[in-house]
Amino acid sequence: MPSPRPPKFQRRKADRPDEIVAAALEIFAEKGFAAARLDDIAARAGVSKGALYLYFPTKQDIFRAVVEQGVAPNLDIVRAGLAAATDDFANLLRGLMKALPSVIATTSTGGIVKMVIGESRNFPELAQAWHDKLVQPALGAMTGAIAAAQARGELRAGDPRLYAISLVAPMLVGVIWRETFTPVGAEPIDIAALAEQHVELWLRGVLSQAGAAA
Amino acid sequence: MPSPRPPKFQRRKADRPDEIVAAALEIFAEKGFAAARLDDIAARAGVSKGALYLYFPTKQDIFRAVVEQGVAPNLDIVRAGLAAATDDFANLLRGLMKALPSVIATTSTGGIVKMVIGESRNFPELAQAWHDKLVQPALGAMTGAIAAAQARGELRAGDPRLYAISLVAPMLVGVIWRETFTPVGAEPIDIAALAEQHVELWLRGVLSQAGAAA
DNA sequence: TCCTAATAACTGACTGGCTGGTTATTAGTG
DNA sequence: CACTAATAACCAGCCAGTCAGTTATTAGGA
Repeated sequence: MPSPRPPKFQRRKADRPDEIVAAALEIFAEKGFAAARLDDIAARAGVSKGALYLYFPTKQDIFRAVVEQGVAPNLDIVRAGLAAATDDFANLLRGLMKALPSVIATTSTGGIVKMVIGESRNFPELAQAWHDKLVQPALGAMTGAIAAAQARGELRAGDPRLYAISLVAPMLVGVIWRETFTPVGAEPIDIAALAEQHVELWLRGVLSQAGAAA
Repeated sequence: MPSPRPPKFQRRKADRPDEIVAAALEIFAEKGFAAARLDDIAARAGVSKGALYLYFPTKQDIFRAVVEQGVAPNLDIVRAGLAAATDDFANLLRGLMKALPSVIATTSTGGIVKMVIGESRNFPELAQAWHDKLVQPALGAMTGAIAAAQARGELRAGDPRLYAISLVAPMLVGVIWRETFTPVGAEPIDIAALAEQHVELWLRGVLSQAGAAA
């Protein structure tokens, strides 16, 4: 009785690119661009190395695709946050910061952030894409919202862009910490707790007397 | 007329290691570990590739030396800061934060930070060394100082470690920004201004009423 | 429904170039 | 002259990228 030999591979043209990009994201996030081998990516994607070249002309193009795919969902989150920007500022912020940690936990933001930072010299275009498409719009929107709240008298005077940086920096550091130091035995940072405590700290530091009373 | 041909090389055994490490720091900071070629390092150090191996047995050892040389001065700064920790907390902090930006500007902290983050998976020992020798002591000292100030009633309640992170994160982000986004045309962050504004924000957010009155 | 031919997704062995590391040789120094 | 820092040519291994061949899949004919 001839046992029905399972097929050596299956043709799934439509699914391959996404699978490859997903695999590449993991490998790149682990090793960085240069140290990542195409054989590793292919293996994790359950495909041969040759197959990669059916979908992407070069290693750099895979990298590009990974970063772009990493930008998109974050961009949506930013847009969604902006759409709700009519609320009063303090509560808007509390809501935003409450949502953020779960987003960070579920997506692979951390690995991508590490990649963008680590490979920025070798791929300036990617750092630029990230800045232009994601960082600058997000930071700009936050800066604008802060400036508006200052104009309304809710927040005290000061450079709104620097206030925005003061606000988001700890979350970014939390992500980097998780990727860099926690794996080598450092005490983890509870990003949710950090977010909550930091927002209150920030509000106390930036609200004007009028705003604080509200 | 015999033109006085300059010597092909000079023997300067004592100076070479430092020159090599300095060159390696620049190259590693630019390209990351894997993408950095030994020929580049040798060329920048004004030396042949073979000469590298007179002083360091392997590429990783050069990397190690670079990181260690990068740790030492920062560690001294932290220690010096701690020695003065008898002052009252708010002013201690203001002084510390005033000193920090120039330190960041003069040393090549930025490149090293980028390196440690980018290569942490491939060289966990280095991330660990940085954490154990520099980050953890610094953060721990800061946490301790905050906890002490809380005990004295100067600062309000809250997780002192998270407060410490809230305090230093923006400076770290400033450094990363300078290394990652400024080179691709992003608007620079004025780290000194950020430090000053952020410390005041932080103090308003963390000082207790009693502390604020002082 | 079964068989066959045509198509194209996929494989995996191969290669060319690059780079970490070695070593025979040269040349500065005392 | 003896010694050794430093060189530069060299080697070995690794990996991105290639391609000739293999196999799943589909279309069409009987």
